[in-house]
Amino acid sequence: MTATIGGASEPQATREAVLDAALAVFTEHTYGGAAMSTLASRAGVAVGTIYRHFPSKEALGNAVYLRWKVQLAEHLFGDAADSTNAAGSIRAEFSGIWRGLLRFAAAHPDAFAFLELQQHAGYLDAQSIEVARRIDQAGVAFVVRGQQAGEIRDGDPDVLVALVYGAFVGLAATVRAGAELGEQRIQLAEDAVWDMLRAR
Amino acid sequence: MTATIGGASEPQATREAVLDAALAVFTEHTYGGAAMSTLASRAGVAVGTIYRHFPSKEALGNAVYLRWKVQLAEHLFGDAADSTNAAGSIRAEFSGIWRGLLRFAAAHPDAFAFLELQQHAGYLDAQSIEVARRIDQAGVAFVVRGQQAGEIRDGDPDVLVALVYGAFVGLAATVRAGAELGEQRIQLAEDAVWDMLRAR
Amino acid sequence: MTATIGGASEPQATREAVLDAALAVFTEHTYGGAAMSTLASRAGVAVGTIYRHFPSKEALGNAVYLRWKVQLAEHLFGDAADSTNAAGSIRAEFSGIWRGLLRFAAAHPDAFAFLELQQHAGYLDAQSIEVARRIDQAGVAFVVRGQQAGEIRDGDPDVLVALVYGAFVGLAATVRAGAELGEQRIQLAEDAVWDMLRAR
Amino acid sequence: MTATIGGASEPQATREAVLDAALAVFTEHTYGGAAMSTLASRAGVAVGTIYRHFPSKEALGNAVYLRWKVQLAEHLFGDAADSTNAAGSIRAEFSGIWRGLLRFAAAHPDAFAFLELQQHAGYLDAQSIEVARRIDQAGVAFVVRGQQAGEIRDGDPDVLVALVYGAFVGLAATVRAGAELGEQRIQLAEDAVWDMLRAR
DNA sequence: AATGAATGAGGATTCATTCAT
DNA sequence: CATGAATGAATCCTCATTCAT
Repeated sequence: MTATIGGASEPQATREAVLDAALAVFTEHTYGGAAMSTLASRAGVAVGTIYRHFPSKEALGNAVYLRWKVQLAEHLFGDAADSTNAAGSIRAEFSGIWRGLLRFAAAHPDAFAFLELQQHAGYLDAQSIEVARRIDQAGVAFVVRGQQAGEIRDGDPDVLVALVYGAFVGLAATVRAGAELGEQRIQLAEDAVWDMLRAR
Repeated sequence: MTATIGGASEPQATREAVLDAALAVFTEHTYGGAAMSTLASRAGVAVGTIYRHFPSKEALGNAVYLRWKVQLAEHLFGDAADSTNAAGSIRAEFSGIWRGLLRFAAAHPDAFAFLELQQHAGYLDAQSIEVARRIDQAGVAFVVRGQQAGEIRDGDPDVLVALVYGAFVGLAATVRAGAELGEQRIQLAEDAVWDMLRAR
Repeated sequence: MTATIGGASEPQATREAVLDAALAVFTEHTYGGAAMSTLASRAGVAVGTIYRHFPSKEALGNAVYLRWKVQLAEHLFGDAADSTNAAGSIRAEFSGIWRGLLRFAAAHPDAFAFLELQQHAGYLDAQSIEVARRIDQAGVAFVVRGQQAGEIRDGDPDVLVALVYGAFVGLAATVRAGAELGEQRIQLAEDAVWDMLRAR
Repeated sequence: MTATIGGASEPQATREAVLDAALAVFTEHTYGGAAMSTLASRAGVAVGTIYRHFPSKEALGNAVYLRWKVQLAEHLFGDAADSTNAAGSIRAEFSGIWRGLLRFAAAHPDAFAFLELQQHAGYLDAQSIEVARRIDQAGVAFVVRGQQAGEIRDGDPDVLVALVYGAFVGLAATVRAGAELGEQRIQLAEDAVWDMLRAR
């Protein structure tokens, strides 16, 4: 059931299996609607096994949230920022971030849906909330930089970040609902959102 | 408990009380997290009474969803469209829609939050989904009209509608999270979103 | 299932049935060893029904404890004290108390076993502990009165009460274990315990 | 983890550690309320290790019970009987037994509390019950001897033993509940209990 | 012998729904 | 029409026991 390498049991393999199953089941059924037993059988382990790795359903929910929120952050502001920043222009940086979002949402549609399309309010702990806030701040920092460079329109950066990120979530929701997203639509969305952001 | 007029009990008063309580409790606790008993005591009726008016929790959830989704539609495309359409310009019409959203979200924050909480998937019935689709189509129709008039950028109208509505939801979320929205920020958001939409 | 009188359902009947079943099952299996489901089927109700009357197993445990501890107190210091007190002598009063214990333990062997032969420490709340303490104090008060009258030996009344009550519990345990208690043995025990108590 | 002597691991050391931990944890949490894992970590061994030494929790419970019940018996009727019996008088023998009880309860308060916690019924096996019975019989034998010597009151010895042992348990309970037991109170108790026992 | 991850039956509790009054 | 006590399946979590290493 758990992966083994060279005959020795991989210690974290079960934990990973549970985290993966949790993402899938939470996304499909909602955190609140997912039964631990469903989750266990999806992970191929017994219920009790989950509780060896996570003290409670809430802790598991936070672990899943954190794991993917951190990955999303790395996708957006990690290498994307590095390589593109070098290029210099705010527009290019925006493109890096936007495409990073897109890549992340395409590569991990369940994870993105779980992160953005659910009401986590009920069970997220301080650490999870803190990480979410930090990602938001990175977005705000980018907007401020763009404003100082005269390339992003003036006005409350929080509002602009909310509009941009909201637009992306809206787009992702249509994809999840079945829409196909070819290169043309991708370009359309990026251009449109950039026009929402850029200084006239 | 239920309102009476002239001494005779208003038959629909109980139904209204239940719908109001349901909106409040669903928004506060999530549809799945709301117990019928909580809802009943909030409405000031007995649990059994709810079942005289709605055959099931699911039916009640759909009734609440429908009631407000329809109101939202009327806000957006009812009188707003009438009066503003007359004025003619697409930009003015957009402003009417956007301000309509804003007014609705300000007047009924619980209702808007409830409508956008993305965990309806589980229980919405065909009729509810149909109404939601129809609102979306009205948005698409507006975009198409704008494109034909050369005032809205070309490209898949579904994508544009998703971006605009998503942006609004993102904005509303910050308000719900505690942000103040003065006239300046409102104008900023409207201008920005219009720039996302309009033909260059 | 629940008793009815004249066609109207007795409101407290279910509660009583649950309390009775709880006493029986707790005594037989220990508070900790008793499953709520066992208890429910013994009471002839569904599990959920128990929770309409008691918020938790702990609350139910305390309710049973209190109900019988109070009855025991009334048995010991209520009418027994009244009628016997009149007779005046400390010895007669002791007899009243001792016979009260005996009568209670004979009439409600389960209740006595539950009260005295189990470790309640884990779940008793403040009120329950207070009632237990008050009964003990009544015992102490009796001993002090006897000492002032010169009929009970001097020394810490708490120690004497502990010895007497402990002796009774020991006796009750043998009965519970199967011993028969004829009038002869009853008299023997009373005389012996009085000799433990009385001033030489 | 387990004690070693001269570099070789003492085979019984683990077993002893488990028995000690079991006494402590059973007394603190109740047999039923004690988890094997709690017990294991208190003993400083792995759960699986306990099962190398005891086939089941029940077996462990019986082992603890037996170990201490036997020690108690030795305390009461071993050397106490030897040395004191020689002295001859029943009163002196009683004093030996009573002081033996006192010494045992003072030296091993956990063990005494564990032995008297009346929820053993569920898991004690035939051997444990037999040992308990044999101690009781030793008490009965003492009483019979005293009756034959005319120094202990007539009547069913079982009743007298139950009263005496019960009185002691009651006394020990107050100590466990926090009462201090100076020499004065000790003497008071011994005198009182002997007066309960002795022929008038 | 020792380890501790895994197991899964069992326990306390919740809650949508029914129905006798 | 309204009531709310009763129901019992379903939920989260615990824990004695096993077994591969």
